[in-house]
Amino acid sequence: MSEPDPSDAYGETRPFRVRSSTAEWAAAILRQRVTEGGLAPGSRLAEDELTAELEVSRNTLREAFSLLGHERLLEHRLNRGVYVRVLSPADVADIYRVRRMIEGAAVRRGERDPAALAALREVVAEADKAAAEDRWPDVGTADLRFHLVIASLNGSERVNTMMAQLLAELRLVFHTMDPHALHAPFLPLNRELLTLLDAGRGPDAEALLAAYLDQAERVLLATY
Amino acid sequence: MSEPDPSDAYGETRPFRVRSSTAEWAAAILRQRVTEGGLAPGSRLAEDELTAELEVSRNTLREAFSLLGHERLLEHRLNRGVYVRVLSPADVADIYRVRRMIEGAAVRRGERDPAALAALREVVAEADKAAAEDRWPDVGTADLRFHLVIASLNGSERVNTMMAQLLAELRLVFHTMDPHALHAPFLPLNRELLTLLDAGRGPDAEALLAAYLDQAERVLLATY
DNA sequence: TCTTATCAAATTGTTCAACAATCCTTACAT
DNA sequence: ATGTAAGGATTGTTGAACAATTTGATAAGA
Repeated sequence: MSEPDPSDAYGETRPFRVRSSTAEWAAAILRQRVTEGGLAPGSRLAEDELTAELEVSRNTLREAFSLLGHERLLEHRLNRGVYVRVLSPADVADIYRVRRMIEGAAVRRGERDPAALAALREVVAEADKAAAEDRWPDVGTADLRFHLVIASLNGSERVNTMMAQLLAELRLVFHTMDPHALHAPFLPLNRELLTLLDAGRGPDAEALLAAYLDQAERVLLATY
Repeated sequence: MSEPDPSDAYGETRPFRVRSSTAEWAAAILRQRVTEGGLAPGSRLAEDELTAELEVSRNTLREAFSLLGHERLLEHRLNRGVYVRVLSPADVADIYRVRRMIEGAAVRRGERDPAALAALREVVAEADKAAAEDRWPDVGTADLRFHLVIASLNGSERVNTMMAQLLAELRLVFHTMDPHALHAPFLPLNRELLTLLDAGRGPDAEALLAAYLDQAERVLLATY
């Protein structure tokens, strides 16, 4: 009678009484699988399998699907099921278009927010340390956090949300590539960008960032 | 989930065979009521009433709630129900911050997209006509469409979606005000902006737009 | 009178099982 | 090879049931 609890396999036990809903708990597990590559883009998420595995009702699972669908990680096709989103080259180009807009606007003014600059320094140090220890996936997440902080310079809650969503989408592409080749070239650029921001040289930072994002976009599109 | 709604279902009668899901159909009806003022900000949407009125199940209605919640039109309070969103002054300020970023970036380059310019001319004409006939609510929708087209100059599908969502949020505030006082001052500014865009004078257009949005924000915040 | 405690009613949160609608595969016919 | 017609599998929707929480009313006590 000792049936293994599927949730234990992921180190996530389901509390008896949770403040957050069961749907969010299920969504968190699926989100992790998607963003960490356990579920490849394009694969289908069958309701039967997942209700059995996660031990939640179909309704709850479908609510979790809905949550992840709004984060653009899953794609819902009417009467055909739910699939892990597949980013097209056009999607990648669009995402980088938005990034140029958001991060460019954030950087242009050259405003020196002490808290943000401190956060940037911390993230850069974290990335350097991870790189020195060959933990390239960690370098990748540090890189994403760097740009999230950049975006936050806009001082807008909504922009922060948009940016987080964009970066989550990008993860769909990232984990199909070699994290070293993907992130190594950008470590020095992050440092340089930080010094420009520190000096309040907004326009220079914007120009560097634009070149930065163009290059990153080219690297990603080269894999298609 | 995130499926484009053909929004064919505005007659409030459910077609025998629906192409979109029932939840999206219900969401479309509620969305219209909220954005057109039939449901005032702060009012509660009781499940019992709406399941009876729309003749959908509770589960389906709650999925519609979820959709509109993600669009920030409805607000969900745990165990207390769903309410039409009430925008705080901070929300309004945040929305205008994002608008300055999106519309500013769209206009700065001074790129002359013939299709977009034609669309802008058409919308301006529509607004003028509606104003001449004292149909001020129609002037309001034309004004919103004007700025939606402006945003589309960025050439990004995601930006278009963001902008549409921002303007839907703004409607929550708009329809609590006198549409004449709200939109009349901005008719000539729209025309002027159009001529600047026509001449490819990007920076001038950006400056005008920034002043424009600052003024609009002040007008809105003055009502709080 | 005011505060606090308790209870009952109403509403939301969650799950389940059944049925309807749709898609997809297979088999068959042309 | 192409098109068509079952049927089996999967998703869409519903109604009901029960749990948990809020709300409002009532009663008890200071």
